[in-house]
Amino acid sequence: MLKQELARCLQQAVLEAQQRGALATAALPDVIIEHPQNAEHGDFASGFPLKLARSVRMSPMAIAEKVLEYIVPPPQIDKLWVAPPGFINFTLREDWLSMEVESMLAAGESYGDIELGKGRRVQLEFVSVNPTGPLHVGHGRGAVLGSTLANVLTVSGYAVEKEFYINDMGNQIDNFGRSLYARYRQCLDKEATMPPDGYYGNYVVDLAKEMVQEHGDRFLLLPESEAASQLVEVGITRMLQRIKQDLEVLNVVFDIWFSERSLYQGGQYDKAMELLQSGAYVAKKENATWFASSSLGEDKDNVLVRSDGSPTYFASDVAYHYNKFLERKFDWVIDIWGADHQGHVPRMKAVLKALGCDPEQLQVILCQLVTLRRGEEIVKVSKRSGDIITLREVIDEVGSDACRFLFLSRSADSQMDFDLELAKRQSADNPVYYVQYAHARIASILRFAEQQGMDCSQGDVALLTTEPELTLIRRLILLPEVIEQVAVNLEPHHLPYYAQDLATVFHSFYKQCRVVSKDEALTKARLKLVKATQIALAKVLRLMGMTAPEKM
RNA sequence: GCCCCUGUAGCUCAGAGGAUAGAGCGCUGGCCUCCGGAGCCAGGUGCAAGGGUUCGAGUCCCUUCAGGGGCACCA
Repeated sequence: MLKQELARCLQQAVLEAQQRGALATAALPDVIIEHPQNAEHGDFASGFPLKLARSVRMSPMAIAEKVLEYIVPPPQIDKLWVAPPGFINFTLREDWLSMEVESMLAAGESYGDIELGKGRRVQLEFVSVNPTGPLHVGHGRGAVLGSTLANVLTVSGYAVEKEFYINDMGNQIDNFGRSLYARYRQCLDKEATMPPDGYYGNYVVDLAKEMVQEHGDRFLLLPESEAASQLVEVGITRMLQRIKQDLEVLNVVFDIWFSERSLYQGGQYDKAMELLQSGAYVAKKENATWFASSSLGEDKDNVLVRSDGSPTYFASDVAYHYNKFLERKFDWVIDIWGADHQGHVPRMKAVLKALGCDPEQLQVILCQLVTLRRGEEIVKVSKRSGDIITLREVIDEVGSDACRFLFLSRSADSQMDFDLELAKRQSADNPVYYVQYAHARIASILRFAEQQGMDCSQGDVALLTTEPELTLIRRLILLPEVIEQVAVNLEPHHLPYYAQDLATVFHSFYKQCRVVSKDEALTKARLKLVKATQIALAKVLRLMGMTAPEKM
């Protein structure tokens, strides 16, 4: 990328200057190239002379002037100059900018792809809810975040696998089974009491009714625990189907659905525990088995196996991450969790150390919680209370594209109010549609041009020289940088902002520059620019998992 | 009590230690004989408070205040 090239070129110039004795030798700070906010300061700028001033005992301006003499700028650069208090600024050649339109057209759908991952295998695990109820709006946020990151990492050259971890065993499953059994009995007019911490949502009642319809009263003949465990099997299957469907409506699709139970059936759990034991990270205390994480710098130890012999969720997660790293050998694993799992992160990092892995290979994105509200009223989303609003209802009300855009527009570490009223009210006049409208408008221009018999294949992009045209191109060439930024920092929220910005610049260009006109040569050139814009807009929309409509 | 996240415009939020802090919504006023007016142009108020580091802090560090989350033999 040009940015990196400029950084290298500056470093080279400093070295050169130092070798010739024009500058005192000193450790060079990281040369950071940035885009100045003010267009008068050029397309790129670096303030490194300001950082170097102290160590080489010269004024920043003098350093900048000296270094400037040794810079051999890449051919894309038009001008470079020194600006107080010690910046070096660069502008791009305008003929190079317009030629970039051709490379975008040539790249087509692959425009913006970068070679960052070099084929490294990365696993993204997200959503991973208990299959004991429908998804709510908070899960939607993680789902959108995860699927968008997966898209971006894929075009950044990683081999990505998206995985949903199914917690299909443990206390919550037992609880779900008992709740289902109680509802089942109640449906058959038998006396039953719900577990006090049971699942009180109406969907459990509906599920029980289905069970009665399909199986009659045959579960009444079984002992309670047996009946509950049979019922819960069906319950899990149904819930997973529903979860899967809801996610598909949100355009979230997984490669692998990984069952927690399989860790025990496949021997992964035993192997992981042996490994911990062999490293002496396991201790028996008060009849339970503990992970001695305090020996790894944690504040306290954690229970792996309860005194009743059942493994904790944490033990499963140890086995699961053993599987991810040592069996499946992912180079990089990204887990997306809700902020309420925050305390789990250091534990898991300690587990990686104990398993002999580099904790850096595991990256956990903590997604702050979502509060759903309707105007002033806060809507409950707890699965166990009765009155829940499901993710599906929100999607049906607001639309999948708008949901995705809204979820993506906030960084993962800021908590979020999702206001149904606002989301719907804005739906007509909303950044989501603003961006899509730009895409549809382009499609319309291209249709119109086609009707006029215009073929732009011979267009000469060198004719693109006016300010609105060049401004548009300057935005278009930012796409690879945005993708890189999202991939490196795992921050997909830059995508909607870029998309909106690009749409704004396009709309402004459209207002100022008539595309299809009597000037045939200019028309063909501008059609190329418009097509390139469509490519970039479609790309960002696709990365965000949204549709890029031809008409609205 | 300890730990994590957050505090930027009336509201919802962006902001790679850099030059004059931005967008959307809302509000006010302009703009279609013409490729889509779901659009364009113009208008203004703000970094929670206080210290520190730095040539330079919304950004890094400390303290205080405020909101959210965590600190289970739950997941």
